Amino acid sequence: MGRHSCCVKQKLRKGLWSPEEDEKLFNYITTYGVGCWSSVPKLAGLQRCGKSCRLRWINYLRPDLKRGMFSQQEEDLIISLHEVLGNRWAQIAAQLPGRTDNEIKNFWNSSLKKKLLKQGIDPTTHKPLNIVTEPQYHHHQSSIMKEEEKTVLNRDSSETLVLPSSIQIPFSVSSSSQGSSSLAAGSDSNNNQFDQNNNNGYDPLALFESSLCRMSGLNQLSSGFGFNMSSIMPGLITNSTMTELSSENKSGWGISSSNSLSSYVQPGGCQISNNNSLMVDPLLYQFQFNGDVKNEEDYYQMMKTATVAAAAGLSSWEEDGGGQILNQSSIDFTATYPLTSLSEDLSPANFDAFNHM
DNA sequence: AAGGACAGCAACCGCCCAACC
DNA sequence: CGGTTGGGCGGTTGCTGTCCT
Repeated sequence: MGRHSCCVKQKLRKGLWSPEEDEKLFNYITTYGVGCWSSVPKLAGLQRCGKSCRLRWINYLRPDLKRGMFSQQEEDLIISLHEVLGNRWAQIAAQLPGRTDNEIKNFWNSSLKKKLLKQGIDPTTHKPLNIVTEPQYHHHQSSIMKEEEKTVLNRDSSETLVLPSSIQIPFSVSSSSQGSSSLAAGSDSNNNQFDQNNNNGYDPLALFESSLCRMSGLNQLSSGFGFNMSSIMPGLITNSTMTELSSENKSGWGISSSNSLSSYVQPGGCQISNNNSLMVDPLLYQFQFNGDVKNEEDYYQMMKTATVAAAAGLSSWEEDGGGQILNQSSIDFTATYPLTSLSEDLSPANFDAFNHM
């Protein structure tokens, strides 16, 4: 196992950085920008390896870093994201502006983990700690399901998918997600405006993408919190190319698409664009499924409904309650959300609470 | 006051992966 | 196509300050 060449050079300094070293690195990077880290020590006059410089810059010297305690909202978001992403600290950090992966990792290990344990929650699984030998029952709307009753669905693609026997969708968002990813103009049931030019909006796609990721049990996330439909329904989605047009155009928490959105392509090949060519988002097609999700079959049916509709390339439809997506670059959510059948967490009341954060 | 235990955090280590040659 | 290199990431270490006995 070869070590990095920069680490074997004995004369390089290690350990804590002195103020003088910080100054040298800061001055160099602010003057010349971030480039080849391996050449930074020599050019900046530092007896450090490039990796050490990079780390120092990213975790400490970067001017856009937020310092100080984590807010309650940040804390909630970290817990929420950890539940979805696990120990993918870099991905978690990407959703918290001004925070580094190292900082979040340390915060998790030193504080949040213990906090959850204290609350009787397993910090790894985010499920209650009480281990019992009897079957676990989870209340889910009107249905009660046995944890043990896991269903294996065989699909025509000959792939097997094991779904969780209950669908629980804990959800929390931070205020930083508001507006930052508003994909379209429109208003919600409370006439709260969200549009492409101001910061009052929120991105319903991000919300459902995240929720669906949780529901899938696969923790399958693609960049910008896109939901990789193809991983759930590979037999039905043929074009599973995720196109990232630019970092500015991705939809998702903390990634702005507000000003320059020209096209948005979902995993699965369906896209929303400004040129009216195709306006299908498979994630939104879940609205078409009005049944109660009581078990895996319902869940599977819902996903199938969403996917088939998306694959059909429909250009518009009406969601339950009157909201609709038209063949233009706006999404109008005037309807109440029919997804209460999925989880209390997605009830209209919680949507309102979310919107007023 | 001394020193042991503990918590918080900065930094390092080792591995992985992509780009390059 | 295999080796090398650099960047990125998660796990871990070890230093430092604080608390407790």
